[in-house]
Amino acid sequence: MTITEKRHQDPERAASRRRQVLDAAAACFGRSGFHGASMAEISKAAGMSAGHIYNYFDGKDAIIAAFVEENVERVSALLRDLETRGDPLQALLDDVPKSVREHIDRETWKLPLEITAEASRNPTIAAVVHDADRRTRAQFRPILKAGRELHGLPVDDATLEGRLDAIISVFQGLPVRAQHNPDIDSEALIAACTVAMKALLFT
Amino acid sequence: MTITEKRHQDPERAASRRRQVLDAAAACFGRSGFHGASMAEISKAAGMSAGHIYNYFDGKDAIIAAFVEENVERVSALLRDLETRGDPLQALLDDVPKSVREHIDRETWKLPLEITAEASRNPTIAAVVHDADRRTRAQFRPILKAGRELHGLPVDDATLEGRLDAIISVFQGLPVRAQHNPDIDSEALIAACTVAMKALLFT
Amino acid sequence: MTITEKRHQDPERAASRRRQVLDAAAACFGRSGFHGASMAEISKAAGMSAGHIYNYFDGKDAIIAAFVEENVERVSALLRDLETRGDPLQALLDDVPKSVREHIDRETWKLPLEITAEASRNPTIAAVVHDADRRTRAQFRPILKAGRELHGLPVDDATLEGRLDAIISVFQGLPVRAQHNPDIDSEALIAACTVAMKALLFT
Amino acid sequence: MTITEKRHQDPERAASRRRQVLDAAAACFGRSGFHGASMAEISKAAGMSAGHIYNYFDGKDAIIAAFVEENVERVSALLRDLETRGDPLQALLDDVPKSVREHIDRETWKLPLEITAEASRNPTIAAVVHDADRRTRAQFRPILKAGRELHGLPVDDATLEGRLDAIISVFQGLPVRAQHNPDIDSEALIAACTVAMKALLFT
DNA sequence: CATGAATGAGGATTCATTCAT
DNA sequence: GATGAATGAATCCTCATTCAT
Repeated sequence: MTITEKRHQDPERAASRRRQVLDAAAACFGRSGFHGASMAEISKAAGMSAGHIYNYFDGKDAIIAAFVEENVERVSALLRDLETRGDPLQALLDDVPKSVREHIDRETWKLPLEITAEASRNPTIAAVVHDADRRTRAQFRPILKAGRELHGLPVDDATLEGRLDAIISVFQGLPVRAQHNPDIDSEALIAACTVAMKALLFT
Repeated sequence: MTITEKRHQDPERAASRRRQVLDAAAACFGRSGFHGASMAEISKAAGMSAGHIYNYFDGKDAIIAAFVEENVERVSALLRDLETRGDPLQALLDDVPKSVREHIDRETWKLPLEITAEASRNPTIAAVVHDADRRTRAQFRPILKAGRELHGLPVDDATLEGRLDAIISVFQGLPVRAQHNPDIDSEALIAACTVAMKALLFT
Repeated sequence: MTITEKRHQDPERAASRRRQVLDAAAACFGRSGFHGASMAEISKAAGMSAGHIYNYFDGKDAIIAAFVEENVERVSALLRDLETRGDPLQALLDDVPKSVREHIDRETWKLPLEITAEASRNPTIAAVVHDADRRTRAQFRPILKAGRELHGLPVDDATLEGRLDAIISVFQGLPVRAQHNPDIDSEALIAACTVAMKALLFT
Repeated sequence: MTITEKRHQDPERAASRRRQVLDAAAACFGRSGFHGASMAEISKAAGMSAGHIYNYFDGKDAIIAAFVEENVERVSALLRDLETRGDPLQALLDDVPKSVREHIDRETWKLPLEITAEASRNPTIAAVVHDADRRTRAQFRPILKAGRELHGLPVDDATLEGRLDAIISVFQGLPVRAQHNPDIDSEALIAACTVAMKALLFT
């Protein structure tokens, strides 16, 4: 499941080139979708010939796979941060406003949606996504457990798994919501999400 | 925003033909996605020549759009049913197990995902989706309001809008969740979703 | 191993279209080789769009496979003719001048060479070629056997197989020879081939 | 017709580098064919950067041409050996089993086939091949003539040329034969080839 | 001498769409 | 109405070749 990167003489330069491609691809995918964005479009945005991209990525699939991987890192960092903040349940709840705002931000939700849709038909991407999700839950689970123990709440497996999936689901639903309702009232939504999260975390 | 249908001599037959195409498209889209399904594939599934489909639909986009429209009708029917069941909040809560199971069913979540992803890049589809969502909320809002009044809960606009979006979001998040975590524990998830919904509905 | 042709409404027209493509491809392959000839080039020569060729052939490989198949038919017809001519060994020997001339004709040897070279790297073509060769030998073997019995010559399996392969080899070598020696003296070559064939057939 | 080699400071080293490339190319061409083998593949096999190859060869065609040239040298050596063995006709006949086995060996016949096919479309290669063939025949002719005189056989020009081409043709046909019939019975084929060669040499 | 990053033209193939029948 | 033959633009990807270092 690990994405093996091609060997390059100057790994620094290679990493920077990969970043160039990923940034360009993020913009193009966000604008036109995974299938809508052509390699030519991406290569132009990356300031690099189309052929050269294949020196850094095995193909289009590998680019989106790299995105998924980056996303795991990002979420992982968030979770690590959570661990350092005393009461993780309260920390999560405190973050709800910020998290909701991020998830319904126009520039943020396009890519996760693309990834999800692509995963539903491309087995390679599906595998990457499944693995990423598994790792994220593995990291999140002990945090949630510790938090609930701190508050004397039940921590049996079924409850933990259910809350885990439900909490993630609330956030994963937001981009979809934002896509469907462009006039969303973010403050009202934040209030509602806070209600739901409080219930999921503290009961 | 209305989809204008082409004039046909025998409107009855035409409607039946359109239905044939939509049913075939549903199957193909679910299997291969909007972009993965070719018109040739759809036409074969519909038992009709590829060219002939263009007598009923302006193009592939129009099929997708008609498709979204049908989805609105389906949800609308569900909401109408809700109105007939006394306490709508309790009815909604009672339906959580069934609803969750449906939303994480392999055969169910593919299409909503496709629609959402397509809307994020195709403005025509986006418009259809926005309109559909607006109408669904318009239908849902008075039901939720009546339910909350029945229980003596606040029904100010902001609260209503927030709960509306959050409730829908919970359900829209489920297909994404199912896509990311193929080993989901549905019973545990149902329990958690019940907790969240109870909070969103009754507080 | 059979080449299944795609179903078409009007089989007559389809056959004629296939012929168009094959004729065009023969010209292009002969001129530029299998890899040198682009589908665009072939389609232009065939007076047909590139995409449309795919309605008649699965791809470039299928076109060359069709060539091989045609060649089998041609050789098969020659062998059937041989059977009708009393003494098949003498008939074969009488045909040597004509056969040699054909095999070293500029327009004739290019395609067999391409087919052979392609078979040496493309397993699909190799399979087609192997099968074609097997069938040709199966048709040739009893003719050679009957001829030799007629002359009271040994017809044990080993002898038959050896002669079979050697006779074919003499003819298959000619195009290669013609390619390497453009100034070949055809009359002198015919005399020499007659000597070799007489030995292979009548001893 | 001569392949002009680039000037290098250290001609010794340069020659060794050229050899490296040619050996690597032999392996790659045999495995994948002239068109199937990429410069990247060859450069890796040669333990040298792709770009650097261009310091020793003008391009891919030049490698192929150098390759053909080497083949001439090899055959030339065989012929020189023939001259040292008393009765060259008998020597040739004695060598038939060994020669046949070599020509139908899987690892041997691929390259000649590639060369021939390439010559049929690439005029540069064709010229090299023609020249090589001319020189080989020039070397072979006096040997054959001397042998036939030794046995009191006719040595007029036409007979000599015909036998020359026919003898070579028998051997050039073998790789083609081996490609078409993978189940060839080598012993039986040797017997048959011996029959043909005896006739071509001694009558 | 030697590298390998970079180019960009060119290839096969797919597919929404049109249109003569 | 209904067909499916035909189009041709667009896509991803490969690879010989160049050139700055």
